[in-house]
Amino acid sequence: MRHSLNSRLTPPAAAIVQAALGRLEAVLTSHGLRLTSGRRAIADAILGRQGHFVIEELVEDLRARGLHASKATVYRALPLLTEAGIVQPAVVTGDEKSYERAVGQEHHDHLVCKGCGAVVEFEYDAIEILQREVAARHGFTLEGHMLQLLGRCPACRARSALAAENANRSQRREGEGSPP
Amino acid sequence: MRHSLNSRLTPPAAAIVQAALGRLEAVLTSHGLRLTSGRRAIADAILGRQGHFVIEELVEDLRARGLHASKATVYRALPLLTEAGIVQPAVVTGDEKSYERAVGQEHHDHLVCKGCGAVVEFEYDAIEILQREVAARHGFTLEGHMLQLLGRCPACRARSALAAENANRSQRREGEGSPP
DNA sequence: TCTGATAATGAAAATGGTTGTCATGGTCAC
DNA sequence: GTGACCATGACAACCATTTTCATTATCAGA
Repeated sequence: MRHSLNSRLTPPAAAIVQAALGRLEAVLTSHGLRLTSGRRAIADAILGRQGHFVIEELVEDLRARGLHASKATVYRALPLLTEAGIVQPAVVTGDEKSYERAVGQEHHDHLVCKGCGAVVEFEYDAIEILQREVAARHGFTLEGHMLQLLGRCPACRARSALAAENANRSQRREGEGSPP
Repeated sequence: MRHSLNSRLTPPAAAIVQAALGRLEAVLTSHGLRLTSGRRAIADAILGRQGHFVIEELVEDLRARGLHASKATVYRALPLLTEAGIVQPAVVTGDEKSYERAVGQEHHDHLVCKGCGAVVEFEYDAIEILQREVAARHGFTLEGHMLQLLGRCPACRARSALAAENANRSQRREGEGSPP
């Protein structure tokens, strides 16, 4: 099990970006579509992004780069970019759907804290292997997966333990004079 | 790895239903809320359901039973019922979010075909164990997870293989007169 | 039982992410 | 150059979900 925090902090190397754009072009061609400057800009913006982002942020990012790409265009490009392995959904549980760059970093899944919403990335080959096994047993070819673990982070656990303790103490104070 | 198809076809036993309602009452009490007839009806409808369903279907179901529960009430009850372990999200990838009864059946995850949308349930203890291990290593307590495998089912694979073959054949026919 | 406080509900309106429409502009093949 | 067709932005439409608000139900205590 390795953490993939480092890879998230480095933009992908030029060769990786090139390969990604090549895949995008292939996807577009296979759909009878073209690699336009708009789509190229969206791909660049995603490849230059660090961490998770929502669509709104991506559009702002494009605007900040002086590029135009309406929200509609971004939404239209998304499935194509996903197919090309440039972007992928990150966190889908909860109310905000976020995406992340899919190249230049190890594959990973997410551990989400129900208390504070903190997201930790993890990678665990053994789980991946078992997933392939499950798919194979059902005659499926595995093309992807979505795994999110929901729990409580150490900080939130400590916080609620403290709250419980305080509650106990004030209860004891209330019940003063009538000890067991 | 066991399939849980059988359990999906049987309504939960009375004792299990009772326990579920008890948990619901506990959840409600802890939130300072009450177990009303409306909430009870929604819980009953879910407990009587087989397989996956969308909210719309649940509301129709209630209406068919002669019970009233507006969509708003159902949506308001959903998080409480989830906390009580009566209902849980089933399939979240794709465009339709579906739910399923959470009691009276083995825990399971879903394998979804990208081609035809077919959903197969599977259960695999080893994956569950590894998930707990991952959470523990990060100091999290695991409270749930969402695992969906995306792939292509045997039927869809066969279909696209056939399509590819046909495409090849007509291409050969086009190129007639210039064999290798 | 009455009464006040608070929760529950339905209907309708609001919200907000996503998708569709349409007119315009760009690009490619011939 | 011209016709066919893809791409785009602006804006409308959609639709699941949430919120609002007025009304009703329920509980606790007097």
